[in-house]
Amino acid sequence: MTRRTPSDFQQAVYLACAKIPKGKVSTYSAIAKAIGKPRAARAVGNALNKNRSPSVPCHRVVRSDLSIGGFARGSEAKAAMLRKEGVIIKNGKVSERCLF
DNA sequence: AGGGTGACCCGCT
DNA sequence: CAGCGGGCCACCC
Repeated sequence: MTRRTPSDFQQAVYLACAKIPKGKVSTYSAIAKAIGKPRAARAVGNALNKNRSPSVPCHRVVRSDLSIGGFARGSEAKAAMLRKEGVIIKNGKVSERCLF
C-alpha cells in the first residue's frame, strides 16, 4: 500500500491524533494549534478525511462545539467508537472535552 | 497552474 | 438564543 508521501502537515496531524490518550478526545482546532496552525482546523479535518488511516485514532477528534462533527465512515460509528473508548456521548455530542 | 472541495471556526444579524 | 455567511488552510482534479 504505497501511499503518496504524506506532507509534513499531515504527518503532524496524525501524530497529534495518536498523542490523544485513550478515553479522551481532542478538537480540530486544538490539533491545528498543536501543529502551529490555529486557523488550519479545516486542513486538519482534510488530512484525516483523505487519509483516515486505521493507525490514526481520528475518531478521537471532535469539533470545538463538542459535537462529533463528521466522519468518512459515518458520524454515528465515530460516536459509538468513542463510547467504547470510555468517552461519554450525549445526544451525539461529547459530554466532556479532555484535552491533553 | 488554477479552481473547487472539505470531518472547521469565528463573527455578525 | 439561534441561524447565516465569510474566512482560512491544505489536498485533489
